[in-house]
Amino acid sequence: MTNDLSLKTPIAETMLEGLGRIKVPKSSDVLAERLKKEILSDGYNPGAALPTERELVTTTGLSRGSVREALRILEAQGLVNTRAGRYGGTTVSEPTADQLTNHVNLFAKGRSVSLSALVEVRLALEPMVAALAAKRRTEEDLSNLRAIAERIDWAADNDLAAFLEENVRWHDAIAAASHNDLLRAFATSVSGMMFEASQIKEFASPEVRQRVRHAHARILEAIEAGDAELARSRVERDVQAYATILASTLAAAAGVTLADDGQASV
Amino acid sequence: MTNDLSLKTPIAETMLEGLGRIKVPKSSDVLAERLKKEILSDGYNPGAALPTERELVTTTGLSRGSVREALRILEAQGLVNTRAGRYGGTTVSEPTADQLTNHVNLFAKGRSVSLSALVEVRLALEPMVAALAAKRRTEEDLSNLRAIAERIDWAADNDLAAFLEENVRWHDAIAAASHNDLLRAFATSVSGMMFEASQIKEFASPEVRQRVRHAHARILEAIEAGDAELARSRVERDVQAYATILASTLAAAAGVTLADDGQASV
DNA sequence: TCTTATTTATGGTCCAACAATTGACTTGTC
DNA sequence: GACAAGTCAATTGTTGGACCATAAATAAGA
Repeated sequence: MTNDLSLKTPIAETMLEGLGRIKVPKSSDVLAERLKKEILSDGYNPGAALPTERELVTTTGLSRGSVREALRILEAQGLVNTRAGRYGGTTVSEPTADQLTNHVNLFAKGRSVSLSALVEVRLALEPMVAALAAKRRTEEDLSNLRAIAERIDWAADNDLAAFLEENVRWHDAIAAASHNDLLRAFATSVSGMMFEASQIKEFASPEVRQRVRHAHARILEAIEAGDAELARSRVERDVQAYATILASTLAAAAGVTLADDGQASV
Repeated sequence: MTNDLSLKTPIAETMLEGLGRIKVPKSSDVLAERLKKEILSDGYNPGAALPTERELVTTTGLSRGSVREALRILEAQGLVNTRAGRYGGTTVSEPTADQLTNHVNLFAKGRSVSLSALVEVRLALEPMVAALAAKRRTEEDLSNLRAIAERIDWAADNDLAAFLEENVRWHDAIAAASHNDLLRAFATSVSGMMFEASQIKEFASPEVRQRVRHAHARILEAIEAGDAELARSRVERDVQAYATILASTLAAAAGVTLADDGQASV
């Protein structure tokens, strides 16, 4: 740039054409990525055994530490399990709904997703969940729901903690009855976060508990009847009502608003 | 169980009262869990520095290998980043939408979620996305959408790959205009998977491309007008139509059905 | 036949050393 | 004084080797 006789500068600038920052990946990342592709593309059915750590060491030329770090990454992604002992090893596994829920929670906490945003997502998911549940519920689904409803009825007047816990189960049972795994995982994640937020506050007043029981009864009725549209509209109204009550409770408790620009977050 | 004179058996049975299988956790898992709680609970803002690996070695008493495995787990969960070199180290980070999408994809692939199930989730999410986008879109959102629509118009007759790619961008741009991070992440994940499935088949016929452009124009119109209900209903119809076309295309191509008990999966 | 001990391949953990990276610091040059 | 190049130091990245813990199959014993 200062010296026309310098040979290095012009050549360097030529080579830098369209060359962004070069990212040198870690060996463990490379191995994890390769194994992940292998697992997903080929016929690696769940339960299939991966090579042992020491085999991977010899085939990849990496150290055992790097191999193990790669396996920890895959394990955190829910792609493999490991068992110690003879005839143990690393086996392919399917990511569970719990693991997905966990990641959704991390995302929401990290982004400080507002309660109003959570309500919006719930409002998108749960009516559809209920409609599908009405269409597809089996007898087993129904008896599950009835059993939970009974426990909620009992707990509403006796055991607040149990009441809240069974409430989560209720929503998951409906989601299960939709027989759509992905929808269920989404819905359960979101309603789980909402109830977690509700639990902190002195929220479940006797009137609210009564209202919840009534809403559940009407929703179960629609699902039993197999009336998808009725189930959808009733759940929609229930979620709306829940959001309104939660909003006013929070506003009363802390001066926090749940309006469109509200700050309350999980 | 056979010998009443044996002293060991009765004692052992007493001690086994309600004792399930004991699970010995790995040290790296324990450390990862502890650090995760620390990060989430306390005021560990993104960018904050965690202790160095060697500091963790001295404070925890674990080996460096175990500490590093714990950090790989947190890294895979999107909770931290690591940088080598002096003044490098481990810093807290927020999980990105891409990482969440990745986990959603893994879950869906692992469970072999059917295309019809994907359509159901999309049918739940996208109308709500559009309604919120109509209410909240900024001028920037609108100009983004208009630019993408133009590129789609051009690519529809010239570059099929670009057409499909811009299509994904279009859906993400609407999701971005909803200004709900979680809803956006969900919607983008699902529509991404759907388009991935569409891409394999010879799907985007000229008529379909024309139809897509028309639908986009009407949806953009509703969003520009700020009419939430109109945007919702138009998107709902679009998704329905898309699902129908995709179903018949798949059926024609491979005898695969997208009916309620369809087997087609991502 | 049933229980018990042994075997052994596997993951789990630790230690010690060196390589690679990278931002701050220092020096040199004009 | 400004800019370039070189040096330094703390941190992650990677390796090799050793030993421990686990657990299923097998063999030995009662």
